[in-house]
Amino acid sequence: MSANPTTGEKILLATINLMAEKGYDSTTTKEIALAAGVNEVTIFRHFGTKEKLLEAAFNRFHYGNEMTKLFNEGLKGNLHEDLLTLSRTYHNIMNRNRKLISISLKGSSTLPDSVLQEASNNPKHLKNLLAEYLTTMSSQGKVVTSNPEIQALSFMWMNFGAFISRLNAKEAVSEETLNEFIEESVRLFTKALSP
Amino acid sequence: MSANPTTGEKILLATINLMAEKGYDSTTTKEIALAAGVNEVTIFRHFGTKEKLLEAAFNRFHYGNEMTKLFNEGLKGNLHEDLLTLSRTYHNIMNRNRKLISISLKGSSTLPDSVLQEASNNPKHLKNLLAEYLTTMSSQGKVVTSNPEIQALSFMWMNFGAFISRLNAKEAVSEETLNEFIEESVRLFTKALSP
DNA sequence: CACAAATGTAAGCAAGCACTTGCATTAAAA
DNA sequence: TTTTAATGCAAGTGCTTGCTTACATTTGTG
Repeated sequence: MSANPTTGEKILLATINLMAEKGYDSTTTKEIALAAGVNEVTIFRHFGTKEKLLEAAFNRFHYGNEMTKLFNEGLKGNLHEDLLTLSRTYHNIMNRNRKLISISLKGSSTLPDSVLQEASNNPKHLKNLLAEYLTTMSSQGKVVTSNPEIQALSFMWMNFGAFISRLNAKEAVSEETLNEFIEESVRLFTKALSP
Repeated sequence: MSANPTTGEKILLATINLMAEKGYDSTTTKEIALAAGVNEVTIFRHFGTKEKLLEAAFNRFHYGNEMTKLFNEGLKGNLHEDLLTLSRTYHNIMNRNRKLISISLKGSSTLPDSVLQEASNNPKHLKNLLAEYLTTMSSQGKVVTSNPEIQALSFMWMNFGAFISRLNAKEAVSEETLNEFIEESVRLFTKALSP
């Protein structure tokens, strides 16, 4: 089915770029072929159907569990520093995968299930890890003891909202604004969560 | 072009419901006609084109400047109470219009511009009003003096993220969880913003 | 060179799309 | 009752879609 990896990769990249802009349904195989500098038939010879094409693109470029690793290794027990690290890492990961996320957010009637779950699971995972972290910190007297689940949710949703806003904004929200936001919002949460 | 309002409304409602689920491109005029209990031609006799149909749906059901009114009248100068009112009203409005918002978020290659701007302008408007409010409160010594723009942005993005998460979640996030979130997050921000 | 695998080219198919046309039917207004 | 406007129905148009087939061309490998 595939021998020349370069051709396959070109197709996958073009797929991701186009679908991130226009969504799955509105992106045609003809467009993809044109963007990839490849004949349309080649796409079908490589991937069979349009659906399998998107699945291949997801499998190829999907980010692993980077956040989990971060929680296991990167945190030091200092609330302000840790929130900062979390926020920065989160936006890094999300930004690196923003096109895949954009595709799954736009959705479609015929989108593969594996792709669709992406969007909804995204914020939940981090929330659980953060809630555990806050519980631990609270038992050490480093954080107010109240509602770690909802506190984690608030922090998560704030960063998720920031990401989505940047994703859909016409005039790009500058990198600098993002950094300002991260620093100020972490400062806010640190003050709010400190005992 | 239109005489029987009931027929037109049925079409508009069916349009919104279907497009909120499947997006603009993937929703066919035949489906809309079926859902509205109307012949397909009737749609075109009423609205001309599919594009004008969606525009009409937006114009008919679009929420006015409810948030602006809220800022001019509903706030009392008590930080905690005001943030609570803001958050609650925001989620009310967003939830009431969640289908229209869903359509504009999904986007399309041929979506009317007027519709597209909806999604990106949405968070910005409230941010500006909230920033002004914080500035005023700060000059009265009721709020820390630092960066009202970014503080407002953080609050906005948090609520926006919460809304989007609920919008796309498979298992509905319960009304109760939302209320818990609103109360706890407002408490967090109140503490963080108090001098 | 010779052979095979990967790609290009051209043509087309069946289905679905938005949208149109012509005519019959209903029903409300005059 | 006559007229008029709104709708239904059936058929069809032109276009695009994902996908296929058959054959020619390139490209890398022994």
